[in-house]
Amino acid sequence: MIGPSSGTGSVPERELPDNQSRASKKRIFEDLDIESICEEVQNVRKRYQYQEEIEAPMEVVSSHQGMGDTVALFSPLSAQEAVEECPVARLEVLLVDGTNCTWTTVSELEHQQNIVDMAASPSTSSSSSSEHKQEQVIHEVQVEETSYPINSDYWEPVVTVPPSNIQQSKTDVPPSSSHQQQQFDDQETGNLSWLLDFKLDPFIEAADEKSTVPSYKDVHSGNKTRVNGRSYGYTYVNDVKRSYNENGSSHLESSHSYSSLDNRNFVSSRCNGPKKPPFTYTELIEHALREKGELTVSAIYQWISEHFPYYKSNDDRWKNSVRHNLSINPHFRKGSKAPHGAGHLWAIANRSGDPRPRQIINNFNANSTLKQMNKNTVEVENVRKNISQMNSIDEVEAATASITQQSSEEEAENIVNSVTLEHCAEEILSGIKKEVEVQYLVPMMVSSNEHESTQSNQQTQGLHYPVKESDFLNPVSKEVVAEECGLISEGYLVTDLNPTTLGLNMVEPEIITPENLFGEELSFQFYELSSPSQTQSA
DNA sequence: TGGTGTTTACTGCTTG
DNA sequence: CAAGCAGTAAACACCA
Repeated sequence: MIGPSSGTGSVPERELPDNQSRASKKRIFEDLDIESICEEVQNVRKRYQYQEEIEAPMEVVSSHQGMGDTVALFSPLSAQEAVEECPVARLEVLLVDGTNCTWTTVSELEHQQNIVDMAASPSTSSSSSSEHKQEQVIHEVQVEETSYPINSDYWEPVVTVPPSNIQQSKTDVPPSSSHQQQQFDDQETGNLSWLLDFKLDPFIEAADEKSTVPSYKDVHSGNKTRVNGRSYGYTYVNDVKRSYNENGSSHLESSHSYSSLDNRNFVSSRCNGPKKPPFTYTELIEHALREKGELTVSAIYQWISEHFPYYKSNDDRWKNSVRHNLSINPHFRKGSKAPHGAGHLWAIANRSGDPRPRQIINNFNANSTLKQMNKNTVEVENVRKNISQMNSIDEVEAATASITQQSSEEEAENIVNSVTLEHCAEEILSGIKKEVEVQYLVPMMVSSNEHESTQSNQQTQGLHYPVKESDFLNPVSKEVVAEECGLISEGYLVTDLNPTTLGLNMVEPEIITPENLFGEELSFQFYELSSPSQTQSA
């Protein structure tokens, strides 16, 4: 089928922003050899129709369903959703007429093609036909076709052979005159099925070669290609090799690799040895854990090396990367100690039960999380702004204060959505590289006097309820905090704050001035702890 | 001592 | 061009 399998790091069209997509198309258009494309379109069309005549079409390994299943392996989307997200047979055509470019459909292209054919015919040549400009066609390839049977026991790339390639590789016998007649009849009858198997890859590759000069690193990096920042083995070649599909059966296939999962072109090559799978370590680990539940690190090693021969068990480099991913990715949770041997059991962290902060959220989770947070977008933005404005404060404290403020406001209105707020908080705190825990504390109602004393302060911070920040910023009692901080000693509290605002029961302070005790910049006051009854009587 | 787990730093790539 | 991501390397600590 059709797909840009240049193997040079193409990005799925559907993931590109529109302007970038257009820019990419423009670049391809500028670099392509239009004449070669038009010639190849005709040749492929003829070959395909000839092949249809003499032999059954090759089996197409990838189907909508198969592709959806593959995508669904690592995607929260259902297979059907994945298919809907990844239309397999959608084809758009860019008609270029001079400086004008127009996107059109296949049927429209057929119509244009008929016009060109008629103009080229001697019987229909006229002064008006000379006005017909040769239209140059660029196919925008949005069809990916590759099976990645990661759910099989053994993984290797599975790719398909477009009929055009089969024709090229199997026979060079030109179509007979009857076949030629048939194919032109098909042209007139509008059979454009050949177009679905037209490959643009050679042109794109040629264009890339024209437009890009390999750098020193490219030359000396063993022809490694990187897609989305990942290294996917060696360069794209046109080998025919044997590999295995999901059923374990083997089939001949071309190494023309089209991407399916995230459009990751990986490579089959002439080079000996297995190819690096187009999956990140996070995905590999996740799949292992989803399949097996809980695994030790060594079991994860084993699973990966069993399913992906690229990863040799005796190679410690990728194992280090696996451990690194397990450690830094909150998507994975370290469980209890392994019953046998060293290490712990690792598992996929549940969203609700994950005890660790999410410093990194993978794309899928991030997307779903953002969808869940859609209702609270404004609130999240407010909290983010608050945090950004508190650069002078500790990150955790600022985040906690903002979240507490936010949750307190909603608590006052009994509309707290703890789930979404928790998610919001986790989203915010995910950028803080500290172990933090989000707690929601019900603000304490204070007396009217205390309310008045703190009201002005609260209003300046946008609070509209009688709450003291100190009441809910720390769930531990104030006395305990003061004692643990060494501020309380033998019934006395040394502080530069008014203990009343801290909610502590104190009698009249003895003011320690710089003259009688400390340095010039210190002004501590000496409070004596008292019982609540003493405070009330005072 | 080797396996495991954490952390940091760096590189290369993509993306906005 | 900066930020973010993925991969890699390395250092270090802990533990059986």
